[in-house]
Amino acid sequence: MQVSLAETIQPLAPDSRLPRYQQLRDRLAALIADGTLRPGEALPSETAIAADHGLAPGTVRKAIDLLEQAGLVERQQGRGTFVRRADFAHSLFRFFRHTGPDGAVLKPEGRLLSRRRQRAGKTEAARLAVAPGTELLHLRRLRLAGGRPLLYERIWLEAARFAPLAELPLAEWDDLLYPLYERACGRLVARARDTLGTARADRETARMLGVEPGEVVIEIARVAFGYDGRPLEYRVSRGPAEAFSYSVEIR
Amino acid sequence: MQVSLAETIQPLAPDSRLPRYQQLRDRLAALIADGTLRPGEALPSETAIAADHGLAPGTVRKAIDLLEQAGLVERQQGRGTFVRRADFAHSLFRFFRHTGPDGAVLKPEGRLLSRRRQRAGKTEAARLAVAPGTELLHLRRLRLAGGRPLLYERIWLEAARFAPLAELPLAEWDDLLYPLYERACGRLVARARDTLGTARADRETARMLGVEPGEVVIEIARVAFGYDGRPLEYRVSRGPAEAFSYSVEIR
DNA sequence: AAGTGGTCTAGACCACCTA
DNA sequence: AGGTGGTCTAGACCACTTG
Repeated sequence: MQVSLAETIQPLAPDSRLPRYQQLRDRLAALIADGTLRPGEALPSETAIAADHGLAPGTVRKAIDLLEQAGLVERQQGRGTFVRRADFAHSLFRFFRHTGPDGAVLKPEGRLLSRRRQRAGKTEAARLAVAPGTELLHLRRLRLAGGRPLLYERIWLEAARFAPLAELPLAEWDDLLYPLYERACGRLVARARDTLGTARADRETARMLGVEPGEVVIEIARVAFGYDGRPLEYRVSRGPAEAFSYSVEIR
Repeated sequence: MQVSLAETIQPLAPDSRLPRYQQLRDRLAALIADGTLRPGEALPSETAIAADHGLAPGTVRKAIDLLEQAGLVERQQGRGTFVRRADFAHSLFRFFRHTGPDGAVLKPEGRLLSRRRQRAGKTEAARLAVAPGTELLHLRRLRLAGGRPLLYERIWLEAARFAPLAELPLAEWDDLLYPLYERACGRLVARARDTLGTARADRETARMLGVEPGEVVIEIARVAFGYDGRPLEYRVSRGPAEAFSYSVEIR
């Protein structure tokens, strides 16, 4: 009795010390994280959620406000609230100038250079939060804009979670990897953290990017995370210094 | 009659088509912009604002939510809501590693190298939104962390708005400029936009930063804006490429 | 026409800070 | 003790999208 009553009155309770709108936010975020609510899918209406949980509409509204601010959902007036699909299409290119002389945005391309299995070293293991020695899939890739090489990328994935990629025919590789991760492996990227720095071009990087060996290049180390918050991909991208350009707003 | 009635019922009305909470936000933002409410000062309480404007407390609350999200005010439970003072103390250093071998944050220093009057060229005029030829104050400055040069800066200010700086004894120049702008000239910086890129070190830059001439350095072009949205300062800072490090969260 | 999110009201009570 | 912001309720009406 006690249990069902508690569920009727307050079916949230991951941490009852928190305000109810935060409990509801966490509950909805968990549904998104575990795939119960998939990207593009609609949440129940605010009134429906309110009725289900015995909350006032205003409380539900505030919970969804937070999800929207966190970038997990998107409201559309008159239609509903939808789980947001992260769009990383040009996320690395945004660090570099990639417009032609006429100002038009150049079409980005992605070419897979190599694919092989590899055991995780210390760095990759730390970034992917796996044990050193774990079997990984290692990709090398060149990204171009308007035919000019803009990024030389090395990518590490946990082999067990991306098994289909090891066999995928080269013809089926796309210009963009994240849609491929979803299509072939059901792995969704929710967010990523990019760390910018510089490096000296080794012989291979220099050849790929068309710069002098030893020259300074921009290096972007990225860890991409799934909706469950676990690292999915570790990627190190390098691009020519003179194409680098990035703006930040400071408050 | 019509006018006073309208003022009683709806004393906001910068644009009556907008929701009331947005009108109220704009009204409060204007009070901050024109200095009626100074940084550190408290806003009237939410209930007082509601009573003054004939609004429900919830509507006032939403307006202040927006101001808080925009970074203009800061709420403190039990105390009140205060106009936020932007803190740029380490804002440029955050693009560079500046911790010692033990991980301790190194004390930043600022040294004024030169100060002179100059007429605005095309670039400075565009960035500061003044006419070319306008008289400017030009500063050159070196910033150090733990005694190592980290940034060589060139700064342009509209002379008419920063007159006291032209005469200020060198002994009174601080490590940080923005507090000085406020103290000496009453000019407050509200936000800034930094654009990162690279450049080749000319002889002077190379000597200042201790790198080879022709070497790639990181260049940060900043325009700082006042609370009224007008540009206050244009600044170009250069730092050694190998100390560059910056993280961004992507969604 | 029906359903959705968007705006707005008018309260109640709580948690926190200051004095 | 009194005032502040923080949470929550229970509605009303509007604007927009879709069938």
